[in-house]
Amino acid sequence: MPTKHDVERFFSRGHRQYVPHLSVDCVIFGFHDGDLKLLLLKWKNSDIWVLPGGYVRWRESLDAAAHRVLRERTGLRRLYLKQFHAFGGMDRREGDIRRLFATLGVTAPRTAWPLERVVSIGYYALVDFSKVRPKGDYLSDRCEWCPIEVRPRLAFDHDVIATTALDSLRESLDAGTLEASLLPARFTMPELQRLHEAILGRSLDRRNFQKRMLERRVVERLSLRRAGGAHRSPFLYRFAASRSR
Amino acid sequence: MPTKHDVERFFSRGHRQYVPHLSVDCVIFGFHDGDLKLLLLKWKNSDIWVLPGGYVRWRESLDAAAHRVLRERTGLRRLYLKQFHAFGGMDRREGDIRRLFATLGVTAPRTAWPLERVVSIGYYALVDFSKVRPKGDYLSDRCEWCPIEVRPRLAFDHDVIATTALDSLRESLDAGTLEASLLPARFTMPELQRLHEAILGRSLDRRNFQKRMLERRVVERLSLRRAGGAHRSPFLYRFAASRSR
DNA sequence: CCAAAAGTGTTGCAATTACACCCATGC
DNA sequence: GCATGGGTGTAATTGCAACACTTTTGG
Repeated sequence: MPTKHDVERFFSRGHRQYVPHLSVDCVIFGFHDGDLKLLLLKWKNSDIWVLPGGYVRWRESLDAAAHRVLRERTGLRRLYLKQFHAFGGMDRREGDIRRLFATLGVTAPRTAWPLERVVSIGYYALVDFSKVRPKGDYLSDRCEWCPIEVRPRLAFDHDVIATTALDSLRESLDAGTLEASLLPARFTMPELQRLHEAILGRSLDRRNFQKRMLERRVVERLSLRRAGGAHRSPFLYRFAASRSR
Repeated sequence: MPTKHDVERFFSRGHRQYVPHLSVDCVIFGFHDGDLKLLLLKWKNSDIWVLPGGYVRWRESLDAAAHRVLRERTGLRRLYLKQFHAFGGMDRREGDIRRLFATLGVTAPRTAWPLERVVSIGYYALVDFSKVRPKGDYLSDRCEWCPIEVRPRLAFDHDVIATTALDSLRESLDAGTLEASLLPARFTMPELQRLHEAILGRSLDRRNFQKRMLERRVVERLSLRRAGGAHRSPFLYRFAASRSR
């Protein structure tokens, strides 16, 4: 548990550990129950939700910082991670950041480094929902998956960041290897289809979808079926190691 | 002309004007003589070439900083500008930056702010070659267009930045309005085609290209022809105000 | 036996590709 | 008049979208 002293120390000493004026924010996508979800944090003693993020250490690349944030929040070391945009407006934080720290009982000194202008590098990550163990940081009391359609309003410009991330994800969807990170090793064709539909935000034709996935060797069918469902047992598939297109 | 004193002042006082650890680098594309070109700077007293770039002022968004850099180097106020990637490795500058300042006769103090870690936000710009009046900054003695295929080696990680910019440009080529920024108000169909070929790095079928451009209403034909060429006079075209696709 | 989900094949359209001929101009 | 580049049309192919029937399973 962070004490008031910890937070005050962060204000006074944090710039020795972190590059000031710079942060990474991570839009973490998961897929469960047919819905695309985001991993969000709720700040302590408030209803303020934010994207997981963090500062960049002095001897750490941007990518490494994003990986570290991801690891801290999800427990995962390897995942699909992509930088998609830098957010560098001037009025992105000033107002909110004081409120946030006020809820912790800390009045930020006027000259504190986190109150100054910050440019945030946006990353989005695709993770296997079932492998993630959400874990908040010391400023948050909740760390949860929220369906992307019905998520809480986010602080700062984090709604813009999340929306931009989804747009970026949509654009690079048909590249191929991408969805592998959002699903477990074995999955059914309808599951894969619903993932695509969740990302694209529209429904697809079942038959054409299956045909494309198989013709392009995106996935390989296993000789197993998933039993236990209410209807005909679907085949299981896995992503192909190498593909033609 | 900058004096040694100016540069020393920049080292000691620059952080009052600029956000430290942050810069913008601009990959400026122009099109002339059938070649895609980059606007590059050569540092004084050296053979070191770099991309035009600059620091970000305290009360200036990233986009505004990039626009300012573009205006300073090209004289243009309105142009196509797009942020495409943030470069945040740790070893991007340290070695080179000391050499660069050494050529100016300035030995950088160990603790100078420009020697610390810098994250650079990459922008690419598309400009009308004929309207640009290249103008170097006070650290450079040349500011020139270089064909993208035969350009000098660039310092820092600027070759990576330039290559990434071209990749990004290629991806968003067929969006449409983009090429308008690289050509004068009136142009011929072969000129437009060669621009596309220069961006894509491959040749296109003349007939199919013309068909697409006209069918999709990307361009409008004017009732003028360009005389003076050695062969049949080609029609002139302009970009259509609004297009179907 | 039937509702609901999963698997498969066919057909048509639209967009892209490939390709051949005519026209204008300067030398 | 001929070489060179500019303008136009047509056939073939490919990729995608629309669509109907059969199979399996639990209740």
